[in-house]
Amino acid sequence: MLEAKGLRPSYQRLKILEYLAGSKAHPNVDMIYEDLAKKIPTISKTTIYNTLAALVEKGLARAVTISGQEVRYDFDVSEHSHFLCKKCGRVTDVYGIKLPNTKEKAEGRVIEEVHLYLKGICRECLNKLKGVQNGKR
Amino acid sequence: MLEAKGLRPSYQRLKILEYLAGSKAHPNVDMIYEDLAKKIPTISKTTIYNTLAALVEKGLARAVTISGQEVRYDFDVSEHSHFLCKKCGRVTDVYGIKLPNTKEKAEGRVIEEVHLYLKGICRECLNKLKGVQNGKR
DNA sequence: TTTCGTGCAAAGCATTTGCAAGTAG
DNA sequence: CTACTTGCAAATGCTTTGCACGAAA
Repeated sequence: MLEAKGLRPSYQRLKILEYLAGSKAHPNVDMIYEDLAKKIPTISKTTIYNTLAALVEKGLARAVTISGQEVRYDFDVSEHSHFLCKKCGRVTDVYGIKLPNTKEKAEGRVIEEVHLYLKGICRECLNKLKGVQNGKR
Repeated sequence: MLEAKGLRPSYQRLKILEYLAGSKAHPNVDMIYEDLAKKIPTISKTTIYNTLAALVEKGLARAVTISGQEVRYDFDVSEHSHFLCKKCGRVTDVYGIKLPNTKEKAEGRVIEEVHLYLKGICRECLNKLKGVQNGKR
């Protein structure tokens, strides 16, 4: 995959790509760093930043800026939406929502990316809230 | 407006709300600070952060996290989309795109916000690029 | 040998926090 | 009097930059 995009398949890049491909948590740089550092103690955040930027530029990953505080990364570049839980901060995929046609309203702009971001409370956090309420009674 | 939401209409808050209402640039905190500081030399960024957070919480403004680097603010809380030009960084409104129905896919989540973010190159930047190309010939 | 990739350290910004002084109800 | 608001200064956290060393083509 990397070679097809003109990127040298270095050990670090392979591990970062592999990590991203195996995660559904939409990790940020720090999560990737913390986990990979266990196996590769010499890895640096700079390399992770460099690699992720290259992956996004080459279309091998997507940057998800839903939280506004940090960039999260997604290996799945197919059409789908993202949900951010305001309570626990988790970002999850939402499949099956048809993105609207934006070309009609482009008005001379070139639209390269379309992101549908949903924010609210996830099911797990809702269940916890219910539990707390019941406990109070 | 402020009083209706339980916020004291202080001079700073009024000016910030007024500024936001009169701007279509989707300003970030720094833009608001730089402009307001000309008239109100004592205003602080802390107050702007505080006020914007209160406005968003009370539904008098929207936070636009399209760039992933900074939060931009929009006085228009009606349903519309946003476009970020990757070239010049400007954020513009896009009206008329019908947001997809997300309730069907909520799967137990409570969805409180729906944001459609478009990224690409704006018309102005495209025109500049054309100009450069023609100049080369 | 020239370009590319890595990683340390420092710098850069946006944002948050602690806190003291001022203001309004 | 009491709660809210302001704003300075410091701290935090994510990301970028400068740079030197090492590795690959």
